Amino acid sequence: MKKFYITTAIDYVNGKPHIGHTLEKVQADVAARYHRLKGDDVYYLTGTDEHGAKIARSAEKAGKPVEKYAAENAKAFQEAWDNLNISYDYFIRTSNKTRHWPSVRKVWQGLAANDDIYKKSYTGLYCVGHEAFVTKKDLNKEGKCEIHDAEPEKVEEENYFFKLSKYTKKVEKAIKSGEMKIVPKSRENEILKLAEKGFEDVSFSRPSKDLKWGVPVPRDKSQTIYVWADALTNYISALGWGTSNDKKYKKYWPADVQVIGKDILRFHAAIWPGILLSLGLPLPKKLFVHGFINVEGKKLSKTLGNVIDPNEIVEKYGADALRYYMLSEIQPTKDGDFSVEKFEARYNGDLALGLGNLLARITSLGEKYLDKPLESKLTSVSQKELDKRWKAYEGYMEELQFSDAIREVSALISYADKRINDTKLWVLAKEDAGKFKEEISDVATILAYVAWMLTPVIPTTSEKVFNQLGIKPGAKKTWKFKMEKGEALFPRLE
RNA sequence: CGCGGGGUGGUGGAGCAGUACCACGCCAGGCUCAUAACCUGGAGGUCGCGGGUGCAAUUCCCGCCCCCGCAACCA
Repeated sequence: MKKFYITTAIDYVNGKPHIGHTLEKVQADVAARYHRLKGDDVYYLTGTDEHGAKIARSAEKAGKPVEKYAAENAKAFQEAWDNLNISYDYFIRTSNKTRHWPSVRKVWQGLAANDDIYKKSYTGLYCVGHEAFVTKKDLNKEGKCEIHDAEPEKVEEENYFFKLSKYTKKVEKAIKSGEMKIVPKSRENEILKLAEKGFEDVSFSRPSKDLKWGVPVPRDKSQTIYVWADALTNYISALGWGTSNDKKYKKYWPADVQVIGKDILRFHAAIWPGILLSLGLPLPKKLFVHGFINVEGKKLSKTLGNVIDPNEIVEKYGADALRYYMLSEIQPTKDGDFSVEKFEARYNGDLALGLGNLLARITSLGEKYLDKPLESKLTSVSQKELDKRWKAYEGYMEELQFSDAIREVSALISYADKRINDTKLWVLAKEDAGKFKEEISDVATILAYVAWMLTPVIPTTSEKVFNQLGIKPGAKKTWKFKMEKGEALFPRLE
């Protein structure tokens, strides 16, 4: 059995999940479900990134102990994914002292043992209002902090650094050789360009006085491990790397696909492989980089107030509808747009009137005119059409090109609709029982395959389709249809 | 002169040298099994702007304009 390990980025719990977070989880979920259907041994990891001064500050503002604050938000993420039917196998939390922390310490020790950690003073711009370092981005034209309208002070402090520069060439080679693929190509170029200039060493710790909420540096309590060695380690800590129980690590690592957003590409394509190389561990096989979701053409922003809660969408339209939108409307590696108008257009066009209506057409005829179970059988033209679409679909799924894969399925739905029109199935039902059975079996079989192909995308709906056709899920050569027209899969929205 | 990505009919996308394609929307016709659904046909684009190379450019090259992203935590 082939193993398939897929991860998403872990979400920072400094807020609640929004519509943008869902894209990545849904993408990874479809890949995971697709591979499970293929019979692969799949492990799908997601979780939350919970440490950092920002969280500590937010918790303080909320008047809650930081552990509690982080736990509450982590729960909100986990619940959102449960509502969306995300089939993760484990939900890792970086605050988990038994599952996560031991691996983080082990990573640190490994890097240190390899002489890749050194102490250096770091000079940064410190904003008193923020009580934290700020970047150029946070400053306005006069060099003042945008929020506090105060000039930041230059502050020097001692940090541990990781010798990432040492690994530039190796990472570059791994990318060029295809050992670690970066999809899409444009993102790969971005990193290769960066590698040409050489990666810079990165700060790997903060003084504990500034960063209390995190994993302490081994043998130096005055420093706390900074986000990189902490958060990135989740991908192997969840598998038990560095502990006595590392069976999962041995089985699943390296990751087959790591799904990330374009904003964290550099961390995953430079720092992460740097860490792994230093530890002598294999690199992930593929980094899949998705874009961002805009709402009504605008960036998500709290001040604009266009942040959408995925739970609301799920509650109103169902998890499958949102999953379907994210996968069909959004080009997987590009920025996409979410709007209620577009969402409802997709819903009506593809789900209600495409898939739903086809099912209704077939089952209503089947229920009325078939007196006993009907063997599935494809006409040779339909078999040819199916083979063609199936092959294209598989190719796209393997490459995580979800919207293209779904387009192939839509084509099959159109094909079946056309077939019903061309053969005048409703006339055959009354005038030619033999021919009718042949033709309804043909289109029902196509629909069964459609449902099968859509199982990773809209699992609940596919199950309903199978139920109404009166068959068990699976890509078999033959089924016995016992059709029963049920409720509309997706009631048309007005 | 920082670096990278992008600008294709109303909308979202594909194409990347040889009469510009797909989906949705819109208009007309057909059909009536179906969630007023389904099928067919049609209208609609000087492919951001200017220049260059080619027999031929949306597709290659140069310049410009506009959007978006980018190394200390923003998915």
